[in-house]
Amino acid sequence: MSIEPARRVRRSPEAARENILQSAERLLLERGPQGLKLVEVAQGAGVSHATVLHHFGSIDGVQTALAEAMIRQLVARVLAAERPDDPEAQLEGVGQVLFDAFESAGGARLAAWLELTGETRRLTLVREAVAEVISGPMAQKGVDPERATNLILVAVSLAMGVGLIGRSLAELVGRPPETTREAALAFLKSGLAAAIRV
Amino acid sequence: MSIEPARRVRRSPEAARENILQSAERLLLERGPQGLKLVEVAQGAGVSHATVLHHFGSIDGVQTALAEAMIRQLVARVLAAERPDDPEAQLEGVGQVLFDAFESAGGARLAAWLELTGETRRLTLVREAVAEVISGPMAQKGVDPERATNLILVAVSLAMGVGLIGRSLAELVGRPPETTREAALAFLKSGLAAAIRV
DNA sequence: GGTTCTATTGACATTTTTGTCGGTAACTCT
DNA sequence: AGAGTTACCGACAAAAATGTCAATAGAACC
Repeated sequence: MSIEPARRVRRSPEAARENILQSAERLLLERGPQGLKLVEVAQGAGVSHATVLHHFGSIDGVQTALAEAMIRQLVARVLAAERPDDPEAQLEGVGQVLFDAFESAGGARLAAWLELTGETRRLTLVREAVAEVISGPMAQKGVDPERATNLILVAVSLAMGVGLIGRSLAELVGRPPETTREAALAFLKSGLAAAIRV
Repeated sequence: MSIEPARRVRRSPEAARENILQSAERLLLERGPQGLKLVEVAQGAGVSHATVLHHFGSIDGVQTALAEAMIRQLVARVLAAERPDDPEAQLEGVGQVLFDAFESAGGARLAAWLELTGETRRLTLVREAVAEVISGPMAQKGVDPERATNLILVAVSLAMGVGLIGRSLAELVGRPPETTREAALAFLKSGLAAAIRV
């Protein structure tokens, strides 16, 4: 009975990186930044930790790449929301998508993580996304850029807060977890409507 | 020339813990959760790492104690805002204080940290604070508890978001860092006024 | 002064985490 | 089939981080 060396899976470099990053993301969302250990990431991806190093150089490399990928994902998701529908529906839609993006995809935890680790400097993607929204759907509705920017800042911050602590906050005061999100959405909607109408 | 053993500082247990926790808080705010290492905490406090262990048992002990202390601080700060002044001023005041608490004292980073590490279960303090606000100033203004709770959920979430990413978000779109905070404050104020008036 | 208590510490031990290196195996191309 | 490329892995090395322990030294009290 000789010991069979396990059959290797050989991926393309891109696929390998992708696979590893998925594992890393899972870990980040489940256990937080502390849980982002080399061996665990490797285990979750079904590879040896040496392989992770081969593709990313170091654990910091993994973190950076992960942040990059998640930001890209988040921005794309939000931008996908701008469709030239009727204003009301779109208003609602933007709110929905924004909250979704920050909650379900772990966007809030990502942002928090970035902020906590001080990686917030080089977020060109985000800047571009904001610019796009301001010059796109907002301007189209006749909102002046100054005000539009402010609205976006508030909306994103709110989405961030809700996505991060909304659920546990609601549970903390004995309400169903979606309560915060719903309340915030209503609040945001009426506020936006008021701000645009003026 | 014999080597003098450095003179020891002997503190009371409480003072020693306090001293260490201050160092830990500084580190948490400056470098994030990753930077909370035993030796660094000790160094910052001017003691040996063995001393830290003597007082807190383990690094987790430090984290738990730190979280506890910071939460206590945050809640106290917010609750200090409920004074029976005139409604308008108080409205403004509560917003101010809420945002202050979450921004300056690192409350947002604390909350984010707690959330990321999944320590959100046993936050009795927060629950009690919310209950106090609901049955206190809110009820006094005739806001029904259901609505009051929702408002608080939204306000806290917003404060959280602003405190965490407000500054860098504003800078990201080329505005002065306080922009987000000011916009959010205005937004919150008008929203609150509207909600209460109805 | 002497005694007691314990906060403090340096030195050591253990565990965890990260990184290195030579060889192996999967895939492509000829 | 043979050769070249390189993703992959096991084993080892190094570093970092946490934890243990016996001895020391402040401070209070007698």
